[in-house]
Amino acid sequence: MESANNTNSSAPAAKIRVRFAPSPTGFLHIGGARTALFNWMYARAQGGTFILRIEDTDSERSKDEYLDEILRSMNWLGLNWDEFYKQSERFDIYRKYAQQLLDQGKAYQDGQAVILKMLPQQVKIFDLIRGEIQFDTETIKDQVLMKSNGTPTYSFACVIDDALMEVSHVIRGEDHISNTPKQIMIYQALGFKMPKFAHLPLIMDEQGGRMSKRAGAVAVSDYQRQGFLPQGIVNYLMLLGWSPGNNQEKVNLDAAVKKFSIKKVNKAGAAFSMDKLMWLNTQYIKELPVGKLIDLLLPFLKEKGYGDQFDRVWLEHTVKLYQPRMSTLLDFMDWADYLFEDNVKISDEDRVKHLGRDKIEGFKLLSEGLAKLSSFDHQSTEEAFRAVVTKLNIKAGDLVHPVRVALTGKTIGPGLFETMTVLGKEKTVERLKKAFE
RNA sequence: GGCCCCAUCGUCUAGCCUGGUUAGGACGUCUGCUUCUCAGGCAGAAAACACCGGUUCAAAUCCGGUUGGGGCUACCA
Repeated sequence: MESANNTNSSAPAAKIRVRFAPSPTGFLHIGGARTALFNWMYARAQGGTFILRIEDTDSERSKDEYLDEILRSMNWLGLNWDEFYKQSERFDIYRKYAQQLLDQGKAYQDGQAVILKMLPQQVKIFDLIRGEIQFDTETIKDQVLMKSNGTPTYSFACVIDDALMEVSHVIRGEDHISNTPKQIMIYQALGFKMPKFAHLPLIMDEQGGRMSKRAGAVAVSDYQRQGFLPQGIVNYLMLLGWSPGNNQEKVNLDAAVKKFSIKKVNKAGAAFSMDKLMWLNTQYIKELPVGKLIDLLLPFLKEKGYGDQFDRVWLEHTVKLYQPRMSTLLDFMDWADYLFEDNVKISDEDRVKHLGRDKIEGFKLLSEGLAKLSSFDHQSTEEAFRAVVTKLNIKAGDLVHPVRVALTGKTIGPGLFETMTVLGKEKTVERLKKAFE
């Protein structure tokens, strides 16, 4: 807690201000989310300010729907911001500084465009993660500051905003390293104080290549739709390029903030692993109170057309049955569909493999035995089942698997008697009777 | 092509700064146990310092090069 301030500490630390600056020309993707996360963790760890700045200078490509999606994803992940800006509302500021550079002769005009003269020099940037990086501006051409259409370029708006918003640390992806010397030239021309830089390693696809649009889900909202929990995503993302130490893998945001250090961030790019994400998500699903898990499942059930009116006690039983085996919320939808559908869908393959004519007698006896039960629970169904097996002198497994297929349309699932219990007597008996029709 | 960044198990990483470790953990893979299937749980196993050279008594660790990967090279951000 904040109450532990050491009053003996010397000069107050400089105010930490960081920003995440997405462009609303697409959904928030996994790489952007990681950048946002590291900025957020740094701000929270340092008691600083986290700014969300929308870089929508390209009116052609920027869309409100993308902006909404980005905001939704940020909120879903729990990355709350302290200040919010849109560059499209600040065009007059950029124009003013462009005019200033023109007046000072540091920039020149080409048509309506304003272009910065590159002064030949060695530019050194000190990166918090990578150390010193040197560039020779000789190899960089003059930079367009204002485009012919009167809008600022990325670097120009970025530098002005970072300076005016008093951003202390620019934490962004490694793809911006090469932009940094150009931006430093702009800082110099404007006479602005430079922030500190930290360039995060990029996230690669599963093969170690460039993260591409079609290489599966890249949008945070896609993962949400696929039934991942924000805790799982956030935990996985923080592990790409950083380690909390102590051989810990499962770390929540609060714990991560306590340990986070920008200097401990890795330099090498990290390949995305769906398997590990799945595993982490499984861990978070497993520890969810069942009531909370149901709340998360409800929207999925509704969307699937199963409605939203369920017997809460029954649903709790059912969800508990699947919770230990779920990796995503969608798993439940796939595995428990037979409980919500009127008819079981049995593949021809399973029918041939499990529902041979030799099973008819067993099914008949079982459905009769079950129909007679006054209470229909794990114990009573199992007793009825054992009676049939004993009478026919067959192995339990010979009847268990066919019955599971007949009741659920699946060869895998929770224990058969638990399955019968949540399915209920009526449907169980009915499905057994109809199995061979 | 030019400039820049990077390099530990298949993958994410600890270790590297401040040379001396049986190079640790996790995911995944494989094996066994649990069991009506699957999942889970439990117990194990295989699996890495890219390469070459230098410094040093000693190199994953420091230096150089090679190779490989990635980024930038737009009046996109």
